Amino acid sequence: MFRQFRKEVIKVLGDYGEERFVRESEHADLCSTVAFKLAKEKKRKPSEIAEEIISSLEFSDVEYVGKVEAVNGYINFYANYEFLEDTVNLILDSDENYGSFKMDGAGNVLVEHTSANPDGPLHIGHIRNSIIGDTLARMFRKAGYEVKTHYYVNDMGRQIAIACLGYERFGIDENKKPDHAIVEAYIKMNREIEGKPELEEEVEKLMLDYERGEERAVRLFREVVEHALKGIGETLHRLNISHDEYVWESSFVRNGYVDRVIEMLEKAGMLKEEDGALVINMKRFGYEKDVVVRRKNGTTLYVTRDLAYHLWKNENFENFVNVLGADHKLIGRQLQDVLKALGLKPPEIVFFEFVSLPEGSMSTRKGQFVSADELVEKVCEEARKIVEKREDLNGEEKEEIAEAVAVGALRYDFVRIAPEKPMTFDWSKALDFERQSSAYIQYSHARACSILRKAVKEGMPEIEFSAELCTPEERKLVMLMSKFSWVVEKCIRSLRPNAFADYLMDIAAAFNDFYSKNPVIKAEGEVRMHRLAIVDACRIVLRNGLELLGIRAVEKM
RNA sequence: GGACCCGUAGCCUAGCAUGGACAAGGCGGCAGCCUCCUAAGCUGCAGAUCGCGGGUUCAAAUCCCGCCGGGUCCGCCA
Repeated sequence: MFRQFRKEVIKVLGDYGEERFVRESEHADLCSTVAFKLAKEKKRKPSEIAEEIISSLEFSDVEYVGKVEAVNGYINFYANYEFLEDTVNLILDSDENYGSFKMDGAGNVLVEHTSANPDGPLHIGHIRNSIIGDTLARMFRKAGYEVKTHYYVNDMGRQIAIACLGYERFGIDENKKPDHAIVEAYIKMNREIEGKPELEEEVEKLMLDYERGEERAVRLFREVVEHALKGIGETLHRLNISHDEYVWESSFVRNGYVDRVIEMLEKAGMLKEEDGALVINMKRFGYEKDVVVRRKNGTTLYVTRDLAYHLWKNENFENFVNVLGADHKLIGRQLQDVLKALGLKPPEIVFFEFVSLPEGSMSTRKGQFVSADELVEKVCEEARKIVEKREDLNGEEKEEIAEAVAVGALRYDFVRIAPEKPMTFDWSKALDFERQSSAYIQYSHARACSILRKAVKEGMPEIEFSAELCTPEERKLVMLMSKFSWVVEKCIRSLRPNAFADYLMDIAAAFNDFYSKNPVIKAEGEVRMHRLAIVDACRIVLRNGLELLGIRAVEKM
């Protein structure tokens, strides 16, 4: 709805309706700063120009633009009663579909995220990737895109070869979750290898065998990778994250895409030979060093397979977005430049900065990490302690709520931080469920449900929103709720989902403010009907918003 | 050495794309609110040289240059 209001404001402004001057404001529903720009050209006061523009506005074709006023050079726009009424009614009518819209140019999109090496469990750094990626995928769907998600499995890495040797040599603990069992073998093998060139050679040979498709290697790799992925999948599932497909890196060696991409590079004249290896000349793109795509022994490299993967993406999708750690910045940009030079579409990449521990950075190889499983379990325990105090809930409900609150807290803590911001993991913050946490939003939703339950108990309530009855808190809440799709659109355009986390928090806060000042059940007549409509609308918005963040909206807590 | 990212109250963060109305929240601190729709809540108070220095502009947290601090990357690894 807000998107429409904004379009109307731009229309009303006519020749002065340049998008970039129309913005949100604390002082009005929308404002334009165009008078400031014109003031310079015309050498006159912004306030005078603003007044003049207002008197020239044409309101014939618009439904929702109400009051307009000039204040200190700003042109302030307010939505009218009809807008508020249509917003609330649209929310109530569209229910679970509220917030869905068709973004300009929405087509299909492939979101590749997580893609952690299958040599052990996901840790809190990987989770940041998963949460950003999964949330973006949900947002694309909300914006009318057809979305597929991929987990790109790096099954050809040295790490995996080491894990395989460890698996073969030491076996694994079958009682443990499979990813945790694999990482034990991996860490042990890493220690074993240190300073032993003969073992190094064995690793090299195993990798070579795997690339060549030799039976023993293929079987071993598959076993280890599938084991690890099974555990990783379970972790993701608990976080409400799933992938449509796990795409194995090695498949591009076997299906010919690697050969095809090398051929394309060759034809484009981008390759040269150096000591028997094939190399892309990167100096022309401004890079210091070149990129090897085929070793002298004929085997390929990570970047070669990634190029092949993106050739495949070009053939199957209109848009593709990758979520990658900041350590991939250089290689990611090189990939984009090479693809462009080949006339292919490069992926859009969301880079996120690292999550470190107070004691330093994490390392799977050294076993220095906080696993996602451990994190969820601890947060869940903490949530149980609080839920335990509730007397009106049974055991099953309590467990369900604790799980929803824990997963929510986790997802929210990661998604609310802008991707480019480095994070230091802090247990005390992870275990805090007050304010600025998803529990606050879930609580607000549960309160809305509770008010409605009570109203139903007292007899089937009639609900009807009347804009002219709105108190300031109510108007503010409705305006906020109208912005749902607008905020989603902003997040997609910038590929940064954090703005939505803030937005939903604002709604929850506005709802709390509303019901603490405006009694609902105790109100009578049309005021009661009006407030019940707001509560129900807010319940829907909070639930849909939480869903968009992959967080369960529980009805009691 | 080169490249990229981050630096906003004691602490964590939003705002930076498109410069504009008093820099917005939360945690922690202090003072209040449960005979009243769930206190995982609400209200109020205190707390900021927006890392530092220049520049552009009528106007800079936001743009440009330099510096400082933290992180990351610069393999015939992935």
